[in-house]
Amino acid sequence: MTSTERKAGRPRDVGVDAAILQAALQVLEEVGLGALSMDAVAARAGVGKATIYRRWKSKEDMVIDAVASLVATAETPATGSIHTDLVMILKRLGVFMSHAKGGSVFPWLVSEVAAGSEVGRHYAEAVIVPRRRALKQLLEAAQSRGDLRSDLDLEVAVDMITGPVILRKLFGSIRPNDPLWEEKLVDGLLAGWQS
Amino acid sequence: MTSTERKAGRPRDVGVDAAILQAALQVLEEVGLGALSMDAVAARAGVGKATIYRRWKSKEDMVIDAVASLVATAETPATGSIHTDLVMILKRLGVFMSHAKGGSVFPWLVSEVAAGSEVGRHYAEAVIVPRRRALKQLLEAAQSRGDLRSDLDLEVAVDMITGPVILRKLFGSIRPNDPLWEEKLVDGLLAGWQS
Amino acid sequence: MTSTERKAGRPRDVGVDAAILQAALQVLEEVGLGALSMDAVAARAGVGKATIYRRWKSKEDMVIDAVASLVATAETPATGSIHTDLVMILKRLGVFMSHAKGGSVFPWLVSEVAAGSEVGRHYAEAVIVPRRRALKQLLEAAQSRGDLRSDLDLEVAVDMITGPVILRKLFGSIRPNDPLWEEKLVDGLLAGWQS
Amino acid sequence: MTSTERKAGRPRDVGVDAAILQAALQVLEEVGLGALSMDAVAARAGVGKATIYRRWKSKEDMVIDAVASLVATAETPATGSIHTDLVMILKRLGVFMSHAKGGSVFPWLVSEVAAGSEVGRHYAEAVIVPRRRALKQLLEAAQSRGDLRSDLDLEVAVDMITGPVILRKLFGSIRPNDPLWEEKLVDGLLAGWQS
DNA sequence: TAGTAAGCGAGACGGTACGTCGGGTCTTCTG
DNA sequence: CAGAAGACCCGACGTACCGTCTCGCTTACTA
Repeated sequence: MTSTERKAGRPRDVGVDAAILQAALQVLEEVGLGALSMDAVAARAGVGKATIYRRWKSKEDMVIDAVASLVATAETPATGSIHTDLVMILKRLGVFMSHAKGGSVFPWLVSEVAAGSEVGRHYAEAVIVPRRRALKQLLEAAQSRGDLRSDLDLEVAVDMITGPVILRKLFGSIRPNDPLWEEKLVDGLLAGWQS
Repeated sequence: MTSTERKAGRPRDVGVDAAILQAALQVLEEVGLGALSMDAVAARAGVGKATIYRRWKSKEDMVIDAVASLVATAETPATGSIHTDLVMILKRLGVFMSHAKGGSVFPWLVSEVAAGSEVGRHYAEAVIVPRRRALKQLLEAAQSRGDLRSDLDLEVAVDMITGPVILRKLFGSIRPNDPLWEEKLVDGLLAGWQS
Repeated sequence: MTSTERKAGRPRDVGVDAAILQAALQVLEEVGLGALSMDAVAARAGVGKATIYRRWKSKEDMVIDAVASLVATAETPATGSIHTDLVMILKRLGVFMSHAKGGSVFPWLVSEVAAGSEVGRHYAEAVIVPRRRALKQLLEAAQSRGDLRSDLDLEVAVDMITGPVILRKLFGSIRPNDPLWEEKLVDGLLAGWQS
Repeated sequence: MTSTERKAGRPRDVGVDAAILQAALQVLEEVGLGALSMDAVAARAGVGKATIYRRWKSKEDMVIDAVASLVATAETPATGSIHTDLVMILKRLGVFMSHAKGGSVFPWLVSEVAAGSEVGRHYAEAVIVPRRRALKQLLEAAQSRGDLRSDLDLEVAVDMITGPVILRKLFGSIRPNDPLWEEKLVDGLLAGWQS
C-alpha cells in the first residue's frame, strides 16, 4: 500500500505542481533551456522558490518532469504490415521530438543521457527504454511471422531504425529536408531485412 | 594582406594559447562540462581571464577549440570495397566520439547543433558537414562502380550509416554492447543496398 | 465582565503557554537573541507555529513575555536609612539584569526602548517606569525626613543612581570589576546630597 | 610598514567604499536598522553584493564602519575648571549619541557591546574605551590639582558621569526632559566630590 | 448524547534576504 | 602593447525564516 502513507500537516497543493510545470514550459519556450532560471519560473508561477525545491531537488529534475508532462504514452501500432508499422512509428517519434515546447529540450535530454547523469538515467528509463522495448517486440512479431529474416539481429535493427530518426532531429538544421524521408528509410532497411 | 598586418607592441605569446586549451581540457575531464568555469581554467593555466577573452569571445568558443584540438583530420579510406570502407569509417567515428577527453563534450556539442546556436553552427560546419560530404562522395563512387543500387538516395543512406553510430554513442549506457556491431550494421545496410 | 467571555470550542491549553515560553528561553540561551527563530522555538516546544502566533502577534511580543516571566516583582525596601536602601536597590537591580537567562536579553530590550518600538514601550511601561517611580518615592521620603537636601532634583537623582548601574551591566565586559562598587557609588552620591 | 603591501591586480576603487557607506547610511535612515538589507544597500550604491562582502565580512561590520564615518574624533577639553570641562563633555556625548543618522544605531551598538559580540568588542575598543580613558585622565588632572577629593575612586567616578548620560539617551523617551539636566548632574556630582 | 467550534501538531504556502559563485568587462602594474 | 592579477556589475543559486494558511485530529462546552 504505497498510496496510503500517513498525512501529517497541510498537504501539498496539487494545483501548484501544475502551475510550476506550466510556468517552466513557458519560460523554456521563451528564453531557452540555458537561460532558464528558477527565479523566473517561481515568479511566473506566482510561487516561492522553496515551494519548487520542496518538490524537485534540482532545476534539472523539474525540467524533466515538465517535459515528461508533454510526452504522450507510447502506443505500438500493429497493423500486421511491418512496413506500415515502421513508417507510423517513425513519424510518431518525429512528432514527439518536434513538439513545440518539449522539442527544444530533447537535445539537452539526449546529452544528459549520454553523460550518464542522474537526470539522464531517469529519462532513459522512463522514456527511451520502454520505446525501444516496444519496437523490438514489434520486430520480433514480424520475425516470427516470417516477415523479417530469421538471422537479423533485432537489437542492431532497433539501432538502425531509431538512429537515423534521432540524427535527423538533432542535425536537421544542417541537412536537406525530404518529405519522403521516412518511406525511403524504411524501404532501404526492409530491402535488406526481408526474403 | 591578411598575414602581414602591422605589429605594434608586444606580440601575443602563442604558448599561452596552448596552455589555455590544455588547461581547459584538464578541467573538462575533472569536473565535467557543466561545472567548467573560466576562473578555474584561468587559474589552471596561470593566466588572467582577460587573456582568454582576448582570444575567444565566450566560454563555449573556447571549449570548441579545445575539443577541436583533439580531432584528427578526417581521411576518407578508399580500399575499393564499400564494405571495408564503411566498417572502417564507422570504427573511426566511434573512436573519435569516445575520445577520453573530447568524448564527454560530444553530446553537448550535439545539443548545441540541435539548438542551432552559434557554437553549434560553427561546429557543424567545421566537423560534421565535411565528414558527411566525404562519406557521400565515397558512396557516390561506389554507386558509379555499380556496388550500390542506382536508385539509392545517398542522402538518406548517409543518415542510415551515421544515425546508428551516433545513437550508439549517445545511448550507449542504456544499450547492450556488441563487439560485432559495426559488421552487423554494415551487413544489414548493404544487404538491401546491393544488387 | 472581562473574565467570563463566551467559550465556544476547545479552550486553550495553558500548559502550552508555559512550554512555549520555556522553549523560547532555552533557545535564547543557546543561540542568542539574534539567531532565535520561531521554527526553533516551535520545534523545541513540540508545538505548531500557529499555536504560538495564536498567543502572541510577533516574535518580539513572545520574547517579551518570556523574559517577563523571569522578572521578580519590584519591592521597595524601607529600612529608614537611605544609604542602606540604595545599596540594596542597586544590588537587586544588578541581580535582575544579570539573571542567567533574562540577562542576555536585557541589552536588547534596552535598545528596543531606545528605538521607541512597540516592544520597547511595552517593556518600559511594565518594568522600567514602575521601578523609577518606586525609587523616586523612596528618595522623596528621605527628602521629607531631611536625609537629603531639599533642593535636590529627584528626577536627576534617579538618573544618577540607575545610570551607572545600567552602564555597568551594559559595558561590564570592558570595565574593571570592583566588589565594593555599589558602596562607593552610594557614598559618592550621598556625599553631595546630604546636609 | 602596513601601508605599502604588494599590489597585484586592479586596486580597490576607494570611491566605491564611500558610495557603499553613504548608501548604507541612507538606507539606515529610511528603513531603520532592523530592515536594512544588503540587497538594498548594494542597489542604492550601484554596486554588486560581492563588492560589499569583499570589504566587510558581515552586514554588521559594514554598518559599524558606516556609523563610525560619522563620529567626530574625541577631543578632551581642558579649561582648568573641572565643572566646565564636565558639562562640555556631557553635552558633546549627548550630541554624538543623538546624531541624526548614527544616533539610531547607538542603542544597537550598546547591545552588541553588552552581548560581547565581535562587533561589540570592535566598537568598544575603537570608541568607548578611548573616551573613558580621556575622561579619567581629565579627572586625574583635577584630582592632582586638588579640585577633587584625593580618596575619590576615579573608575567609579567615570561610571557616575557617563552612566546617567547613556541612560538619558537610551531611556530618553520615557523620561521628562530637562534643559538644565547637565548642570544639575555635574552640580550633584561635584557637591560630593569636592572639599 | 450529539453537535459544534475552537485548539492543536504538522507542515505547505508566497515572500524577502541571505551569502556565494560565476560570467564577461575593466583597470592597475610589470615586463 | 601583452599579460597576470584581481576588482567590478550583474544575476542566479539554493537555504533559512517570516507570518499565514490549511489539513485531520482532539477536546470541551452547548443543546
